[in-house]
Amino acid sequence: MDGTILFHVDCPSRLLFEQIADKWSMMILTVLDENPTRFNELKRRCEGVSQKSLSQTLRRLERNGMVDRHVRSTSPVAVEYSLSPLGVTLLVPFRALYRWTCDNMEAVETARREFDVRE
Amino acid sequence: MDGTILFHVDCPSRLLFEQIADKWSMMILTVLDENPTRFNELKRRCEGVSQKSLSQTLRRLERNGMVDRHVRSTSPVAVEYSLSPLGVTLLVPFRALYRWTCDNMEAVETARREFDVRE
DNA sequence: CGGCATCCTTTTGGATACTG
DNA sequence: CAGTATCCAAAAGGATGCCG
Repeated sequence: MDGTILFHVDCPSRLLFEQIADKWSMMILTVLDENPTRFNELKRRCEGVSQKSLSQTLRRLERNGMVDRHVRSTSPVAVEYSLSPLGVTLLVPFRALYRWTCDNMEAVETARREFDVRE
Repeated sequence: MDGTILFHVDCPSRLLFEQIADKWSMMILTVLDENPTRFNELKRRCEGVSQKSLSQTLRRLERNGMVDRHVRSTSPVAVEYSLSPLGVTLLVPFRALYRWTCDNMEAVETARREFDVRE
């Protein structure tokens, strides 16, 4: 009678989703999709991100194989981040989600107003 | 020379993305896609969610127009949640993301192992 | 059954200072 | 420039008790 879906705590898709569905990952990957970008430039483009959050998120993205980190041994050092091949594939569903938010922004705002009136 | 993308703090897609990219929304919507589901049944299917987090997330999903809440005045009360038409459209990009996590789980785990060895 | 209110712990994140 | 380390404030989240 009822459905059968159960999201177990060890469900692999859950573990992975929790790695990518954060506030900054999609933004960072989208910026990197345009150009390989250096740390501080990335920080400027993702307005509001702190240095700490940015470096943490970049580290996680790198660890998960979505971003490549390239160090140029100039002086001072230049560190360039770029999309890995895996990161490129992730951008496909991300873009679909991004487009959904753009397409449905108004519908959501209308729903919010109606909800707030009901309360 | 550089790219031109800038994610402003007021960027509407950011504001909306932060509403849907949380730990539970995708799971809840996926369960509801199978059947309209009652609160405690939903809680059982999304293993690990607390009552507090579930009710908060459901409230937000309802406010954003993605979920409908229907109260049956039996005794005790039965509250049934279901996907709204808007929620149905959101599931499309969500499913693409879900599929990506399933398809690329192993690639990510390999990348992690390699990263951890490098450190 | 489906919550809300409260308390309390844990996590997150910002600010600052420091380093190669 | 590109971080790391530390400290502290803010927010999220679990546990519990209560209610219609």
